Amino acid sequence: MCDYFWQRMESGRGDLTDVVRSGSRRAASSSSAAEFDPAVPAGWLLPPPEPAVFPPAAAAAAGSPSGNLVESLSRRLRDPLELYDAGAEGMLPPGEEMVVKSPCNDLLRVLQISPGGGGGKLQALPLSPMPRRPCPLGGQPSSSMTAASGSSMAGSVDHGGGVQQISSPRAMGIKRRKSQAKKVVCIPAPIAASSRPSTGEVVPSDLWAWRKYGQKPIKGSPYPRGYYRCSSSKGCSARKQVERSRTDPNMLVITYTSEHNHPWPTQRNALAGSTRSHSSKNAAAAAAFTTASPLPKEESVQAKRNLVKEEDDVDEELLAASKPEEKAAVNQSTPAAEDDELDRILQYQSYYKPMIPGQADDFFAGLAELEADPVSLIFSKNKPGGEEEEQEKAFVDMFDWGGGNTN
DNA sequence: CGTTTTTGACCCGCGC
DNA sequence: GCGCGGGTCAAAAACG
Repeated sequence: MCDYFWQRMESGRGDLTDVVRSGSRRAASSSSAAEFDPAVPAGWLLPPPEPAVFPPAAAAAAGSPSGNLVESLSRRLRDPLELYDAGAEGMLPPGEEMVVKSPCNDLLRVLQISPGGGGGKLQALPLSPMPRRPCPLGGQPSSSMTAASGSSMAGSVDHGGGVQQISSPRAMGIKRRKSQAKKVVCIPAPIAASSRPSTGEVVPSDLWAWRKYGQKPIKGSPYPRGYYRCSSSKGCSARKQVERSRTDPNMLVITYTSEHNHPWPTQRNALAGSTRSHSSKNAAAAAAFTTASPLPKEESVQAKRNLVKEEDDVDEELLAASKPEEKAAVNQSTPAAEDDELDRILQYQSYYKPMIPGQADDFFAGLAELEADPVSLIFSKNKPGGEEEEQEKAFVDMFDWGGGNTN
């Protein structure tokens, strides 16, 4: 199952927002099933439920010498963030990376920072970054330096998470560059199926809405760097840069600067109106793995949110129907196992609690639901014997989910 | 038509 | 002071 997930990640077909969207829409729409393609299952990011251990297959596939480390730690740790406590610092070669799973089965990339030198510290970064409070384990988990980010980024570690307001980009200009807090995240690079590979990366979504405003070739790197700004709010100064790692072309290096000054977009907001991402000229992979979608002007955003809120009320009913106790009965799992699952989720939330209270509720709800019942999120609620049910069954059979997760 | 993407030009910090 | 390199702007193109 993990193997499949990694294939998905590396083939550029996985997107958390797709998953969440599937969950949100499953009552109202059967379109996801109608568009079902066995080769490209509708949005799937997280692996199906299984013990939160490191995926040795992923480490082995990467040819990483950290495989043994991954294996040994996986026997001891439930949480990669415990690497700190476990004294794992320095266990990875400089610049080496490995991928582990969080208590919530989310995937994290653990980095040995301080490229080319010893004395680095391990950092655990979520593959899908989200706003969070400072990590209780000393420093912010998303703040790091990667070997992949190259010389231009050397020394640009986070300066303590200070958020600087950028009133006028032109006025403030590059003054802010040196002191700008940056957060660097590495994720597996989707395979761009575009017929114009030189025009940039296919960027996985991180639930925020980004608009590309520039692209530049970077000295010393064969890959261009894309510049994105938050499109959810006019006044939002959040930026991100996306470039392919020059040391490992299979990895994307995403650098976040500044912070969002507005609530997290709702699930549907983050996906609403995705226009170009569904371009018929660009590949389906790009559609499934592009940046989070565009939001229109601020005024219409608010109007759209009001509309979305009504739909979310319906979603919450559906979500309530998948609460652990009810799901336990459906899935024949024990209450103890469900408690353990909730513990893991709570632990996860304690690390990644968003800065704006409540704004990630939808996300965590979707994440919990996804973990508990991943397959059902991909398909709409099916009528017995219908075409959708057949597709769901085929999907389950194809990837050997282990059964019991399909309602 | 509204929005995003593309892309050349421009601006500015920094090193020499 | 100059040139390089990175970041941003903005007009045009693309797209649904």
